Amino acid sequence: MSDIFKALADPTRRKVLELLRQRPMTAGELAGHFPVSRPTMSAHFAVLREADLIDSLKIGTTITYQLKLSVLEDALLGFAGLFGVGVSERAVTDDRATEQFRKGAAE
Amino acid sequence: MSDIFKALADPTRRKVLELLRQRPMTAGELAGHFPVSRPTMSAHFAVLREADLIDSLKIGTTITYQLKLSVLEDALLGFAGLFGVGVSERAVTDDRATEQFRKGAAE
DNA sequence: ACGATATTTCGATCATTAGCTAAATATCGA
DNA sequence: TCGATATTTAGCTAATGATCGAAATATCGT
Repeated sequence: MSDIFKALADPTRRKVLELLRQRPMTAGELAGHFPVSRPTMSAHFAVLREADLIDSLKIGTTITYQLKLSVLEDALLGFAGLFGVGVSERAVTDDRATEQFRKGAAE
Repeated sequence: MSDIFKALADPTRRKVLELLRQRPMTAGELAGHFPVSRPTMSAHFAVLREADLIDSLKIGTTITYQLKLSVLEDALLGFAGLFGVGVSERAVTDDRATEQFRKGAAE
């Protein structure tokens, strides 16, 4: 739980998650959105992975990251629930990129 | 936004908020629940106040803290909303302690 | 086998944070 | 006014975190 909130405490990491909400993206693609070095972005990815908020899939030299939405949902749901704030999941259907991501992971 | 998630990243502070969900409590009463020094707890209160998650009311030598539930709600709602996770507030009615807190604050 | 590309790991620096003890502040009751 | 009580502020240390440049690793294409 602390791991997740710590991950969310950094604006760069929150923005990464928002970008990944749209579709899986490679490390380089994500890094292009921020004014920090690649090693710094790599460290942010590591924190997100450690919190189990993203999955990674390596194909060739590139690494594609995907948001683990259910983990984020469960954390927010669980915590909000402690305070009597009702949280209802909304069905989130896979998009094409997600399909391809899973296909890639199965290879 | 970062302030709130940073505040939530510490387990002691999350527990303080959970305790305050029940009713307002004094600094000493809250501190009694944790195995750390008073000054350390005072620092935690300062972080929560800075994040606007609690209100403080001083009466005599004691300081009573109260959860600002709406601020916590808005943060969770707002953030979850970015990810298509529906969050619905549940009516939270004031309890007697909260009433008294507000009465005190008006003096 | 080599050079180019994508990403991470290493090693260092600087800022922030959690924790402590001791001291300061403020208020109350005698 | 004095002593006790509640809480914070001050000053310190140790641990953590964000950041960087340089180097390492892995893979691809030629």
